[in-house]
Amino acid sequence: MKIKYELLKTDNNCKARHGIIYTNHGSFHTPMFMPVGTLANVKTLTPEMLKDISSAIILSNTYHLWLRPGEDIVNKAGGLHKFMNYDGPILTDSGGFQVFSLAKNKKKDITEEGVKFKSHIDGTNLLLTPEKSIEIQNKLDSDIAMSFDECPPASASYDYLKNSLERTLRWAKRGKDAFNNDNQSLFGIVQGGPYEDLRKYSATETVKLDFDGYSIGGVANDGESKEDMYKAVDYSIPYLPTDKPRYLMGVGEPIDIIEGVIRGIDMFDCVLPTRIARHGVAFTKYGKLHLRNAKFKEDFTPLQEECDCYTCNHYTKAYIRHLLVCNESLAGTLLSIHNIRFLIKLTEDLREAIDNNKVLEFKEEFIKNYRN
RNA sequence: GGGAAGGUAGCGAAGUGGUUAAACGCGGCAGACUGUAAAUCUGCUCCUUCGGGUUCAUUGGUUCGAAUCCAAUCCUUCCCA
Repeated sequence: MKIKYELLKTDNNCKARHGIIYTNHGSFHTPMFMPVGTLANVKTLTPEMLKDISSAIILSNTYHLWLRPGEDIVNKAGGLHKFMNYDGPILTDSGGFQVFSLAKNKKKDITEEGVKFKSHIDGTNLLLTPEKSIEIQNKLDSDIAMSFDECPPASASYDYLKNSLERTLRWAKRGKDAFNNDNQSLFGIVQGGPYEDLRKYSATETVKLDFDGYSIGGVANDGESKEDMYKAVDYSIPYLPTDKPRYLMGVGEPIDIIEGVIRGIDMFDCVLPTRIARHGVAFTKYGKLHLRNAKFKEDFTPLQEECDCYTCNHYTKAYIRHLLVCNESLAGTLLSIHNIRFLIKLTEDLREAIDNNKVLEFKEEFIKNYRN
């Protein structure tokens, strides 16, 4: 079956909404943060660890699984869930984001047919098309597949964005026509940079194609300002149906999740919590902590006093710093547990705030505490 | 007792007459990271009142100029007795 979105409550003072998404692998409340598991694993964590921190749905990646191990192997294994021993919902990204960063000559390599690029593993010349991306995702058998879109850089001009978004629309249609998996849902992606007319057009036309959910793409790219990111959301949301989930791709920072929720976003994904974890950084309500810093040498307190995660319940900053300094991979695991829990708890708190019409107050309170 | 090699910044290690305060690695310090080509990448790491000052075991010498050449001394490692 396709996923289903049920709206439970909207905040009276903004567009924030609390809902539930039902999938073949269980349901979860939204807004929700989704950890990223590009290569069919959330780096350094087991599925059990994810369940333990109430992680409800994870991402994986079409491009990476296409190259290794190959979608047919995943399919033979019984699909992505069985292959990676994860029985919760999985969303696969289309590979567009990867492929565009690998395409050397944007003008020449991005054609109507698809995107030409070289494999980052062995340099093989490859072509990824909307049909191919969907075919791979159908075989991976994730719960939610993403349309193959172009994710232009923040620096792209209005004219470039306009042409690019038109092509993304054509690709969305082609992908939808090629789609062939009754147990999987497909999301369309709205592009258009920070421009109101482009976002409106992209959203309206994408919705006409009738997807199971809609995402807002092209944000949080190379140095895009937060204002532009919020504009992209503001200009897209009004044209999206209220009975389908909305997903802000690639976000991210705690404050951006809050701003996204206020604007009506239901789903977020980001590599940040797991990446900065491996790099020794922890989210806290007071800001980010660089655990390698010498000042934590003798700090025998948890990352954050009130945190309910496994890491905070059992380990100190001094110990995690020690692991980091010694390059022990457990540091990445412990910090990933904490950071993902931090963002998921953030969405839990936001849902409670929505139920009480207090999302805007929640944001003010959060900003007051959060530094850097 | 005889012979050989060697002593370079916190450590390891290049350099063997001048553009060398001295490569590089480690360690240390700080930073970046937003649909993961990222357990990665970047910067700093003798002292400084930012003008400069003091360095390559120690002392003395050669030279316009030495970590680099010479002498003595003190250490270290290895080989033979």
